[in-house]
Amino acid sequence: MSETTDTSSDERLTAALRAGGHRVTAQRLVLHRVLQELGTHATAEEVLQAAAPRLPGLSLPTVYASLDLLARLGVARRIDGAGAAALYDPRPEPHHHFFCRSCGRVLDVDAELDTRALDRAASREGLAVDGVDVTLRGLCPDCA
Amino acid sequence: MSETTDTSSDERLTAALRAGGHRVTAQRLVLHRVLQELGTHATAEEVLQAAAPRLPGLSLPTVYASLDLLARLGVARRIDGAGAAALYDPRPEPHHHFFCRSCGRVLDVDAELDTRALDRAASREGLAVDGVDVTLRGLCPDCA
DNA sequence: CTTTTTGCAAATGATTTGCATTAAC
DNA sequence: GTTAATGCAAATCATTTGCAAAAAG
Repeated sequence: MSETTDTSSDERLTAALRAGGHRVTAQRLVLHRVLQELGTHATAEEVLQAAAPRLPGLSLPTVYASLDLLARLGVARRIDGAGAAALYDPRPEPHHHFFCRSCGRVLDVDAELDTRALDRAASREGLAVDGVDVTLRGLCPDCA
Repeated sequence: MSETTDTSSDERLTAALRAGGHRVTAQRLVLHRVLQELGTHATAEEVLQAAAPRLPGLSLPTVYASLDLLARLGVARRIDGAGAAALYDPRPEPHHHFFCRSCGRVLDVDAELDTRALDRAASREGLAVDGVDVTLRGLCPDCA
């Protein structure tokens, strides 16, 4: 069952890569898996550490390039603005993020957001919107 | 009338500074005015250029410290994630931002957003939210 | 007079780039 | 075979820090 899941995840990525004219490399496959297995937001550095045993010689530039590509393909997300380093998020489905002002932790917030007023305002201005990021800031339970 | 406006803006900042136990300095007053006069989002570097004639010897670290303080006081906002450099926004009232993926431009989007579902989800998790940033991404009219 | 703020120079640290090598196709 | 992807080292560049001098209260 977990094998089935992993396999189909690989297949989805492979298909997305091919569809975009990109090559299917071990780095891209493994980095994708590692990010999924970490299960939460991680920096490029953290993904590098976690993937290194499975990809000897792996370099940070490759991690950045690969994770950014995964984000462009829609199988991961990149989160900016939480501290100095960017975070990569294994969950591509729409959800929101809470940044704790005190400890820096980033938490997922699942909520349906009614963006109709936003969409209306955007199209009124002639903007072609292809993504909305919602970031909450404040104190997490541990810091409050 | 414009004098009245400028004066009251200075007074609001002065009051906010005093209330927070901060000192009222020429740099803080002028940088606030300059950002207001620019009227749109500007980088620290751009604010430095615009303020330099009025504050000889002004340095970039002071610009960062002052603008970040203005943001903390709620008389300006800091926008991260739009390109490499942070932007400072003279409008403190709630509004949203659109980042053009192609030209990098940042546009204001004014719309009422119903954040009740978001607030509910946040309080369910015990999160004390004190700010929500909404970022739209896509193509602006010129780039579409 | 005491403490914060400033300016300068230097450090920091994340991300990117150039280029030769390797691997996909 | 051709072309894109990788690894390495070095560059880039926004932002921060340490510290002595200046200014605010």
